[in-house]
Amino acid sequence: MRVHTPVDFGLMIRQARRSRGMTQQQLARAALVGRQWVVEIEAGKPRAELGMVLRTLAALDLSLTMHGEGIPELRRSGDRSEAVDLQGVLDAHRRTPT
Amino acid sequence: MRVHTPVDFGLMIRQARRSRGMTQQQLARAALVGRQWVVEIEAGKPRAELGMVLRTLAALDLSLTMHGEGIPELRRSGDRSEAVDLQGVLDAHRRTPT
DNA sequence: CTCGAAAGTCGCCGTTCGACTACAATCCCT
DNA sequence: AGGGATTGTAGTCGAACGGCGACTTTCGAG
Repeated sequence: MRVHTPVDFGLMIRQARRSRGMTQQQLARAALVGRQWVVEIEAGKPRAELGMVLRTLAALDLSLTMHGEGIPELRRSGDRSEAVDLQGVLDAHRRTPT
Repeated sequence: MRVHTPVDFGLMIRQARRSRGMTQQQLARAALVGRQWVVEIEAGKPRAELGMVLRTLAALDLSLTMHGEGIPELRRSGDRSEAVDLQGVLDAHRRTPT
């Protein structure tokens, strides 16, 4: 899911926290932040500190990926990195499952 | 590319800025931040404000994606959205190309 | 409906932010 | 080597941060 604004961060954090059955208090402890801070971040606080946000994502086991010109793509170890028409492959797979 | 820490943000911002031939001053203006702030962000400042960071990414035409349990995947319009073992499909495709 | 937990709000406090100016250090390009 | 642009640093200042304790409000299981 793409994240453009602080509100996006808030929504995803809340969603992830709930999907893990955590309370704000627990998340706060895990991320080493105050409980009120969690309240504010989930509400989309724009001036929250970057480091805390990242710690919170880590505590929730969420990860971020950056895209754009000049940003190298991720490559997994086993990846042979040929260009692949992903949509095509998926369509083909749906038509004729393995 | 995955981003875990403020330093990661700094590196990617610098890289993207240079790949676009922008000066710190220009980026600062475009992102509505101070030039010194750009210096600090590129150095990995952990307590920078979230909103400013996002504005900076936008100014550089960079985008962020969040991954993890409870976070919906991006969906293209034609996507039928069944669960698919992507790695498996790709492996299969490599073994027996369409 | 009832009661306890979770979530949201308020004010105080020391700390840090980010804009700004000014200056030093580097980097290019000729 | 010279000179302008770019980048990094230092210090000041008002504003906001985030932690904390104390409430109030909302939620959810029985």
